[in-house]
Amino acid sequence: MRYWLIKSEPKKLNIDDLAAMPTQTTPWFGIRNYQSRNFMWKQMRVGDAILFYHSCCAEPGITGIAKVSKPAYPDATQFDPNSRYFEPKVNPENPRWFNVEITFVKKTRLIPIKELRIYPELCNMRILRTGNRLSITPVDPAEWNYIMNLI
DNA sequence: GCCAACGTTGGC
DNA sequence: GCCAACGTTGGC
Repeated sequence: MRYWLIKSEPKKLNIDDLAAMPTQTTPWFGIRNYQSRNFMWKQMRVGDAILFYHSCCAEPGITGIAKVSKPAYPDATQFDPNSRYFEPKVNPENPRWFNVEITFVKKTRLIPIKELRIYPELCNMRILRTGNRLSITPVDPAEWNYIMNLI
């Protein structure tokens, strides 16, 4: 089993929105970055654990835990002309973008990015690097365990 | 709103 | 295939 961190803008989808969904599950659609796509497509497995992170907001930080509940399949929004993620050049026989589905597990206390920066044990996390724009990043098991003890 | 980082695009 | 320009992300 692997560990991940995924960013979400709380204005678009926050941890409470996910918890309030009928099945507490959503496809993680709209990812248009090859590295993030490849993580979902090639590496994520059902049962992998996810840190749910709020970005682009007043208090960026970890706010909850989710899990991978369905393996990657073609992202439907790439074929949908009404979607902002529509990609006219992509042929349905040869999809370019994929998404897994994720399911809510629990909320945590907010662990702000400012706090994460304090701990030397977490200093290698991708999320803490300036300019890091990857919306899906692997989390080291040691980092995961450390964070579980902060909750 | 600023700015650093970096992925993507497109001309050559 | 190189690389400059451009666009986007995201913390501050």
